[in-house]
Amino acid sequence: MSRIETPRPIRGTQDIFGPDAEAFAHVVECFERVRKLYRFRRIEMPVFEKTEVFSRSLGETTDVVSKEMYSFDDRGGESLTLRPEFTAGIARAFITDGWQQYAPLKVATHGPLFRYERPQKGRYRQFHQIDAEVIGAAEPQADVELLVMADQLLKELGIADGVTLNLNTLGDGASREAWRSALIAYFRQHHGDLSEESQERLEKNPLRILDSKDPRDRPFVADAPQIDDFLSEEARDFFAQVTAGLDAAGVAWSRNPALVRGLDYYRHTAFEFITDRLGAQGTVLGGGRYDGLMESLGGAPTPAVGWAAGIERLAMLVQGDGQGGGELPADVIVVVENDAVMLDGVGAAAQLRRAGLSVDMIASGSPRKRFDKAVKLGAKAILALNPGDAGTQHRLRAEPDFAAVVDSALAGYRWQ
RNA sequence: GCGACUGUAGCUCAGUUGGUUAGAGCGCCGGUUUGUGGUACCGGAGGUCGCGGGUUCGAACCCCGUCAGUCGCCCCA
Repeated sequence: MSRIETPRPIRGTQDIFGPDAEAFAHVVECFERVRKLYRFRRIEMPVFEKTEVFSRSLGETTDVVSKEMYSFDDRGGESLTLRPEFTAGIARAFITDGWQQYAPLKVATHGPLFRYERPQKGRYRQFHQIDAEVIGAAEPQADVELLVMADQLLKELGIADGVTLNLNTLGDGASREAWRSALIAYFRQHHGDLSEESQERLEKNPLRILDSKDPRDRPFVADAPQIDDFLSEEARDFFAQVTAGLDAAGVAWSRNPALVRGLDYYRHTAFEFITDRLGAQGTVLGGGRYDGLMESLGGAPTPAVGWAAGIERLAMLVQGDGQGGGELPADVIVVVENDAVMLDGVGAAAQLRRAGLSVDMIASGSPRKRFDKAVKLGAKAILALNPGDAGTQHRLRAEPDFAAVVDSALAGYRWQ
């Protein structure tokens, strides 16, 4: 007999079950509710796109495109990629589907994303995000609205404690480029004293030195040129309006001049809500303004801003707080203590459910142990069924108030 | 791609310096007890000790390799 080897799950995928699954659903439900309060319109997007959608938008420069996307050729020989983010696909749809007519357009979505990375805490190859974007709005009020929405979401999820909104500006294109050049010149002077990783970054992605975790880099980061010294008048004013809007809306924020984005299309506002409770993967929600993206996809210049947040990470925090997301006990558990009254179990459960009560039925295993099983499940009410001389006997155990609810739900049921 | 740690029953884990037939709790199945009842007891099923090689009279245990998981680094759209 040859043994059948059970296929293992793919690295970095997860089968979400039990309290984890409830917390996950809770996060999505909360997001759906809040996004409606801010009048963001729901969209559904394809899970895969032509590879160019992502490679063009990401610029083909970094490891990101070459090593960290799930790409494959379809039967026609065309390279396709499982979406590693929402933004590029939404930008593509904005262009190809004529959504310009709705600008400024506020949209929201959620679903799975795929990145070919080594899994670690709160980081998977298939993961899930909620996402919100405002496309075609150049005003700082769009940034503010997104941030206020994010803040409200985290508060309604009950996880805002220990979470800080880190805020920065990258300036407009010219500011950003001037700052970048100054940073390179500065770090070149200290090249030999930087960590090995940062010496690498100096060539490939100098802005990233600013958020290096290596203590050797810290003194140089502290004295590095600040974006503020390179901001144009317009960029400075834009950022001031964003912070003023946050203050007006009562959203706490913290300036973090080391918060950067590696990709060139980011302009002005960049932000991350960061928690101190998730180890190395502390960013819980992040985003920024990407005014340069639409052009890289061949569209007309279109200002846009958005954010995304990992559902798994939010769900972990929700559970850590011991609230929202637990599996709720049943309203009623119907216990068929003798198989002779099985059909009344089926019938009573159906009637109770039609009356809007959540019901589980226990009708298997040792009859004598069925009641104890029900007790252990901790329902609000237990309805035990047994055969009697005058037909099925039913006994209800519940608090008096809830017993009345169950009784009225059962009213009119014809026991066999 | 790199590093550290961990792989024993469905789950959580013991397992002595390398020594007979690998254990417990929980869960599951059956039975006895109780009988408006969350009790107690008895029994049962369930294990390629991640996999492959090596050392040894003898390996869950020591060595090498490999695979998987966890966490961290790199990267982070």
